[in-house]
Amino acid sequence: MPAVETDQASVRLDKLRQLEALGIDPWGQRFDGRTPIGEIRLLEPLPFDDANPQGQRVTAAGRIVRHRTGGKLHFLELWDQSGRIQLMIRVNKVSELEWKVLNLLDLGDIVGVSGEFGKTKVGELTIQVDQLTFLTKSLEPHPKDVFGLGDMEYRLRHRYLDMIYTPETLKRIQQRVKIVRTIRNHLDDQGYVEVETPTLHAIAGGAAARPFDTHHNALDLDLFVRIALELPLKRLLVGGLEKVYEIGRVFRNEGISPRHNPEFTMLELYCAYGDLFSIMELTEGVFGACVDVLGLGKILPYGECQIDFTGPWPRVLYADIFRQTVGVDLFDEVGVRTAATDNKIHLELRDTKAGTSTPKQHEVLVHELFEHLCEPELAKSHQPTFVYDYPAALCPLTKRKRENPKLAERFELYIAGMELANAYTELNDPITQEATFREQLTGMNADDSMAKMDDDFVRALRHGMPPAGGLGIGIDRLVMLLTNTTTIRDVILFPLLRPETK
RNA sequence: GAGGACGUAGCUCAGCCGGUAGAGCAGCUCACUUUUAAUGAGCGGGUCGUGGGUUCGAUCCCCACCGUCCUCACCA
Repeated sequence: MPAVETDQASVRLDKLRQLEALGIDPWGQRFDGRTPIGEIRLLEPLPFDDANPQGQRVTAAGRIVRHRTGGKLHFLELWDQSGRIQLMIRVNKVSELEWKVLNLLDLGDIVGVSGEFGKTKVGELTIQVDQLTFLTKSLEPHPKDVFGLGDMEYRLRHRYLDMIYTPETLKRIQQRVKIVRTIRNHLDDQGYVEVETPTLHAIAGGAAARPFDTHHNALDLDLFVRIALELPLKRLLVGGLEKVYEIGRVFRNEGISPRHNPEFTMLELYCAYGDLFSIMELTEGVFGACVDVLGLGKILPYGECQIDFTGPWPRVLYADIFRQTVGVDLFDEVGVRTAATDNKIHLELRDTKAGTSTPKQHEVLVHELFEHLCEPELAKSHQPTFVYDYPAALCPLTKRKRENPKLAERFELYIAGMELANAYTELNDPITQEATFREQLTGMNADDSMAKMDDDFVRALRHGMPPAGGLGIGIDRLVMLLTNTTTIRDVILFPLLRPETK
C-alpha cells in the first residue's frame, strides 16, 4: 500500500488543484456588493420559511473559521473584521458546482456568499446561502481557535492569525485607531496643526536615550534615527506655528520589556504662549476625549485596579512627595547622600570600560531616590497624578522657575505606576540653553545624557521662540492603559523579535 | 547585561523513578437536511528547539548554543 499523503499543507494544495480542475480560480476576483457581517447581524432576523421566504437578501465575504459538515446540510462560520456569522448551505439551494466547491473548503479559505438572512430553529443568526463564490485558498492549516492561541511567540510571529483567532487582538487594534484619531480630532479642533519632521537626525537630541546609528552614503554622513520629536517642533515655534504637533515613531536602542519596544509612537505638541499648567489642562482634555470615545465611562479597569479619569487630577510637587517619602529635603545634600546610602544606591558611577568611577551629582541621586521610593508610592494610588517642578539639573530643555532656578517647570503624569506623559514650560532662553547643553551631569553615563550640544537649535532660539508649553505622550502606553493591556507587545502590531533561524 | 521558567503533532497541552510518544481539537475516509466546541465509526500524522556528553539505553540527567516569556538592570 502506498504511503498516504497526510501533510495538511499538501492536502490543501491538492484541493487547490481540484478547484482548478473545476474551473475555479483559487485566488479569486473582485467581489462587489458585500455588507460587513457586523451590519448584517443588526438586520431583523426572521425564521426561515422555504415556502414563503421573507428574509432580507444579503451578500458577505470573509474567512471560513468553522465547518460542521452534514450529509446534505453544512453549517459554516464566516468571519470578517466586523464579526462572525453562521452560514447554512443546503444541497438543493446551490448548484452542483457550488456543492463540489463547498466540499473542498478548508478552514481559513476566503469565500463570498449571497443568500437570505434569518435565524434557524434554534435562533442562530444565519445566512442561508444560495450563491457561493470561492475567493482565496489558504494553503497553510490555521490554528484551531477553540481554546485560543496561547503561545506569545506564535501569536507575534503570526500576528495575522492572532487577529483572527484572538478577538481581543483585533479589538485592540481597532481601539488604538480610534484613540489616535480622537487625539488628532481633539487637537485639530483646538487649532493645532500636524506636521512631519525628519526621522534621520545629525544629533539625536530631545531625550536621554541611546540612538540607532545609520549612514547616508551619498553625503557620506553618519546619522541617527530620532529618539524624540522635540527639537524640530520647537524650531517650528520659532517659525511661527503657534500650536503644532506630531504623532510619530521614535527609536531607542535600549532594552525590551513589557513596557518598552525599541520603536514606539510619541505624540509631542507645543503651544506658544502656554506653560506647564495650561498643558496640564490640555492633557486632561486629550485623555478625557480618548476615554469618552471608548464609551465605557470615566472609570476603566486596568489589571487589578480601577482608574478614575474624572478630572481635574491631583497635582503634587516633586519636592513634597520627595520629602514625604524619602524623609529629607530635596536640597539637603547631606541628607540625600545618607538616604541614598541607606537605600543601597551607589554614590558613584562606574565606567567598566574606562575603569574609572565618578561621584554622582546631587540631582542624580535625588532622582534615583525618587524612582526607588516615590514612584512605587505613586503607583499605589493608580489614579492619574501630575508630579511637577523637577530638579532643574535633570531638565536641560525646560524653563527654570523664576523664584527658584534650581527647579524646572516640568511635570510627569503618573497613572497606574506608569509614566504616561512628560511636559515642560519650554526653555526659550538661548543663553541658558547653550549652558545646559554644555553642562554634563556628573556621574551620569555620557550616552544617557539629554544634554547634547546642538548649535543649530541654539541658533534657532536666538532668533526668538515664544514662551511655550510642550507635551509628550507615549501613545503605546496610553493605548495599554485604556485597553487594559499589560504588555506593550499587544498594542504594537509587530513588536521587534529576533528573526527565526531555520 | 544578571537570574529564573519554558521549547513535545497544524493548534492547545499531558508524558511519573531514564526503557524510543499520548490526548483534545484540526486533517483523511465513511454515515448524517437544523448544527452551535455537532455527532458516530475508522485511519494517518513526531529529527520531542539544535549540537555535544553521561548511559546498555535519553523527550527525561549534564554542558553549550538558538528562541520565547517573566523578574531585575538599562530606559535620568
